[in-house]
Amino acid sequence: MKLDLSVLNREQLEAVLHQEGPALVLAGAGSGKTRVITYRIARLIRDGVKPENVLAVTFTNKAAAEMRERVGHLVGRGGRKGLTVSTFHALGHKMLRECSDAAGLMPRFSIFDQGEQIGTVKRIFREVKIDDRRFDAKKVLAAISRLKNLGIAPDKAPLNDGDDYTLITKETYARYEATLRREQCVDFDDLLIKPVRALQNHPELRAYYRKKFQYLLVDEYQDTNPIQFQLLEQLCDRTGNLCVVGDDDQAIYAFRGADVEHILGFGKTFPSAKQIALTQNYRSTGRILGAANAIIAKNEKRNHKKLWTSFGEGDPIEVRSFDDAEQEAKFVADTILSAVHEGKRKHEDIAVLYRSNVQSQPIEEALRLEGIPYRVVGGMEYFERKEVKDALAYLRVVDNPNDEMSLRRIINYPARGLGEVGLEKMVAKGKELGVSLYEMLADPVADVKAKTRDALINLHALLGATRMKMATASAPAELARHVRELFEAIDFETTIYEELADNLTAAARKLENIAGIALALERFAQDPEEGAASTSPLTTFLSQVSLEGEESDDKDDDKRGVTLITIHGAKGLEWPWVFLVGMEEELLPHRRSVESVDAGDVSEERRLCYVGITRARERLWMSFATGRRRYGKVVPRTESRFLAELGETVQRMNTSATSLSDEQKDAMADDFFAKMRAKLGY
DNA sequence: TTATAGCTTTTTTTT
DNA sequence: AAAGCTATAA
Repeated sequence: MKLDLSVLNREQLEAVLHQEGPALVLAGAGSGKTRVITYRIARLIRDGVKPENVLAVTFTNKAAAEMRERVGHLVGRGGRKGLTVSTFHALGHKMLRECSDAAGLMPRFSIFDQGEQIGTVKRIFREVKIDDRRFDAKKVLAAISRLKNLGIAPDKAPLNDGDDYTLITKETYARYEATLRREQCVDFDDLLIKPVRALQNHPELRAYYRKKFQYLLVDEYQDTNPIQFQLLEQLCDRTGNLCVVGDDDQAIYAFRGADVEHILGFGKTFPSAKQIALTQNYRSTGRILGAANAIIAKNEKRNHKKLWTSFGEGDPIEVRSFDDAEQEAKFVADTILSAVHEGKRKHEDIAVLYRSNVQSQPIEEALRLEGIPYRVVGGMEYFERKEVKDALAYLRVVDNPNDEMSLRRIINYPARGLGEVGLEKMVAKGKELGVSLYEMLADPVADVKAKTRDALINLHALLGATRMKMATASAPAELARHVRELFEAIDFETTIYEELADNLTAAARKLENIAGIALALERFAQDPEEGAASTSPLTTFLSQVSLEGEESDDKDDDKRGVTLITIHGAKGLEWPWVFLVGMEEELLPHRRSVESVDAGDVSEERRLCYVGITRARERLWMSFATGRRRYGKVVPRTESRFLAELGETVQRMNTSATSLSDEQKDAMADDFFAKMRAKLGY
C-alpha cells in the first residue's frame, strides 16, 4: 500500500506518525483535523496494524460516513475491512447487541426516540395524576436524563426542600426506568450508560474490548460528555493508544452535557500524552479567518491560539440588513441565482446556515420560487413522518412484543373500536393478571365490545404470524414481501385515502412513503456489512432507523443542490460560499442563552458564531432582519451583538445593491430550466 | 367511540 | 402559521 505523507505539514505528520500512548491534537478550524485522523488510520494499517484493532469515533453519522469514505480512498475498500468508524451512540449500541446479557437486556430490545421518551413521560404523568399543563414533560425528561448521566439512581435522586419539580422528577424517573425495563427498551442515554456499566462490572468483557480496540481515535473531542469519557476510559487505560483531536473554540454541545474540561485537562488526565497544535488554516481566505479570530478573541476562558493562513485576503465579508425574513431569503436566493447563472459557482458549493431549524422555512420558499435546487439537512426526516412512524410501529411490535409504546400507537390505528377507556381497562386487567398488553390482545378479557374484541384478536394473529414468517425468512426479498403483506393486511390504503379524501396527492405520497419501508429493509438486508450481526435483520434494521434515520443518498445527483443546515449540523463541513442568516439578538445569541441560569454567558453562542464563520472558504455573507414573524406575529428585532464585535473585519453593504428585477430573474430561471431539460434529454 | 371544531401552545442546538 | 390538545356533538 502506497501512502503519500508529503502532503502533510510538520505538525500533522507528527500526529500521524505518533505510535504508542495517548496524544492530544489541538486543531483549529480548517487546520486539517479530519485529514490527520484519516491519514493516521491509513498509516497504522500500512504499518501492519489490523483494521479490526482500530476504532475511530465521531459525533454525527455524517462525519462517520465521510471519514469511512476518506479512509477508503487512502487504503482502498478492501484495506479498511474490519475497521470500526462510528458515532459514540452507534458504538454503544453495537456493544449492547453483542453483550446484551451483561447489560441485563434481552437480545431484541428496541430504542426509544425523543418522541417516544416524551410520550412515556406524559403517560406516567397521567398515571400518577400529575397535571401535564402545570409541569413540562420535556423539562422533567431533561432532568431525568441529567440524573441518568450522572449515574444517580431514582431512589438516590435529590429532593431539595420539597421543590415540586424535583419531587415529580424523582417519582417520574423511577417509573420511567421501570417502563423501559418492562418494555425491553433503551433510550439514547442508555446506549452509552449501559455499555459503560457492563464494562465496569465484567472485567472479562473489558479485557475483550481492550484487546480488540488497540488504537482509539476520537474526533471533536471537545464535545465529549462524562459518560462518553467513561466509555473511553473503559476501552483503554491511562497509557493506552488514545488519540484525540479537537478544538475548544468549537465546543458547542454543553447543553447536552459536554464538558470542555475533557480536552483542556487532557494532559493532566493522561500525563504521558503527547501534545500537538495545528494552527495553519488551509480552508479560508485571510478576511474570513480575520473575522473568525476577532469574534473568538472575545471569549475569555480559552486556550489561546491564533489561526493563520498563507492564502490571500480574498473578498470582503458582506453584512446586510433586511426588513423581514422574507426579504433576507429573497436576497440569498437572488444572489445564488445570478452566481450560478454566471457560472461562478455550482449549487453544491453553497450553503445557508442558521441557528434553529424553523429558519429554513422562508429560505426554502424563496429558493423554490426561483427554481433553485436545495436540500435541507436535519428537520423533518423521512423516518419522522407520521405515516412512516405508524408503519414502523407495527414492525417494532412484530420485533418486540413488549414494546408497549409502539403497540399503543397502533392498537387503534386504523380504528378498531378501542378508545381511551377500553384501552386503559385492558391495561388494568393485564396488570391484574400479570400479562402484557400484547398478550391481552389474544384474549381481551376486559369488557370491550364483541366487534372490537374480534378486531384485536385478529391483530394479535396478524402480528404473530408475521413474526413467525420474518423469523424463518432468510432472503432479503422474502423479508420485504412479508412486510408488504403485513401492510396490505392492515390496509393502510383505505385508511389513508379516507383521511385524505380531499388531497389525493398527499395520500398517494404517504402510501409511497410506507411502501418505501419494505424497500429500505430489503436494501438493508442485502448489505453484507450488516449481515454479520448475530441478531435478526429486522431488529438491526429498526435500530439503525432510530439511530441514523434515512440512509443519505448523497451520491444521487438529483438530490444535490444548495445546502440548508443548522450551524450545529454544519460543524466539520465546509463550502466555498456561505450565507449566515438571522444574525440577530435572541437568535444568535439565542434567547435561552441570554435568559438562562448562568445568565448572560453567551460564550457558547459566540463559539457557534465562530463555527459558522469558519465554514466558509471564499465568500461569506452575514445578514439579519429588523422584523421577523414569531408565532405568526411580526416582532421587531435588533442585530446581533456579534456583528459589533466583528468590527472592521466585515463590511456593511447597501441592501438594494444587487437586487434583481423580476424580468432578470425570469430570464435566468427560464435559462436554468432550459439547461436542465437539455441535460436530462427532454 | 369517533370526528371535528375551536382552543392553546410553540422555537434552540443532536444522538 | 402550524401543530397539538380538549371539549363537544353525533
